[in-house]
Amino acid sequence: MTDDYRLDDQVGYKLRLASQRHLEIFSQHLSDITPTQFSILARLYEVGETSQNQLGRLVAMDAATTKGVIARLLEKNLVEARADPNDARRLQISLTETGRELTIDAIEKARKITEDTVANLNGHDVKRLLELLDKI
Amino acid sequence: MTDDYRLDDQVGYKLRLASQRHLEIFSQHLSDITPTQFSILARLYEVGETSQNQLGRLVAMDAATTKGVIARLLEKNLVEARADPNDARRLQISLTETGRELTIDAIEKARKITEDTVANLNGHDVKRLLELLDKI
DNA sequence: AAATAAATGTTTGCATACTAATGAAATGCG
DNA sequence: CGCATTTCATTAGTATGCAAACATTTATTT
Repeated sequence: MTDDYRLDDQVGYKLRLASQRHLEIFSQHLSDITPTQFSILARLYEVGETSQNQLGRLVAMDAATTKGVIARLLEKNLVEARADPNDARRLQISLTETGRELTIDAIEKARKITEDTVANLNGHDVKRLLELLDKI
Repeated sequence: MTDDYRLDDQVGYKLRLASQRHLEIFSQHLSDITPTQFSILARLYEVGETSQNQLGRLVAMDAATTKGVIARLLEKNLVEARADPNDARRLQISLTETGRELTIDAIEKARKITEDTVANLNGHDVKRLLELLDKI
């Protein structure tokens, strides 16, 4: 009995579509960085210098994923890394001056991104959506 | 003024977390294929033989992305491709017997996946969530 | 009808993100 | 101390996504 299964009504499928739409809006406003990279930057701006792993944890990213994202941010000269003198395993990550400026600017643009993404929803709906996503 | 920006409250960020959670659940139940691959299979099962591009459109996927997904399904021998006799550009895609069997099985497992994903939500909430995601 | 333009289908190459497995350094406990 | 465990980072391999290129078909113009 597979007749009653409707792909279009599945949470996973709709999540993908919504993410896709969000990504499109994001890149319209911020073409230099990706949402993933932005979340690292925003968090780093918020908490200051942190170890790579710790930073990843703060944005719910796997250590390996974090490594890759940081590598790209290093290439763009938005963050810098230095060895932790107290713990040879750790790599301390911080924003460069360029990175700090870009992040401040990006945060303002990110407000518009969120706004555009939920343009079809009223204030109450947005709140509700966030709550529901949280429960997943 | 960037003090009042909270990454954790942004739709995009929460969408990523929810997708992440869903992906985890998905791979627990269906480790052989990815959600993307599943959506292609499910749609193909639903509509029967179709051209590669058309199929991609039916699951809201870029033509290039579709190509990649189909390539992996071909390798796994779940779908097969043949040239369209009426249009030399087109590649007709259909399920193999193995693919059909796997898809039927996967659809049943997908019900559980959806169920697990929204385990913390009641029926009304799920409906509401789908509606809200739709509006994005 | 031939020539040209426009649209459609597919493919290639490259960037990003994610996972599993590995290695190196620090911590805790007998 | 010495060994097991935990933590941090990295490497290698896979999947998804986009931009650009190429081929074929359809539409338009002359």
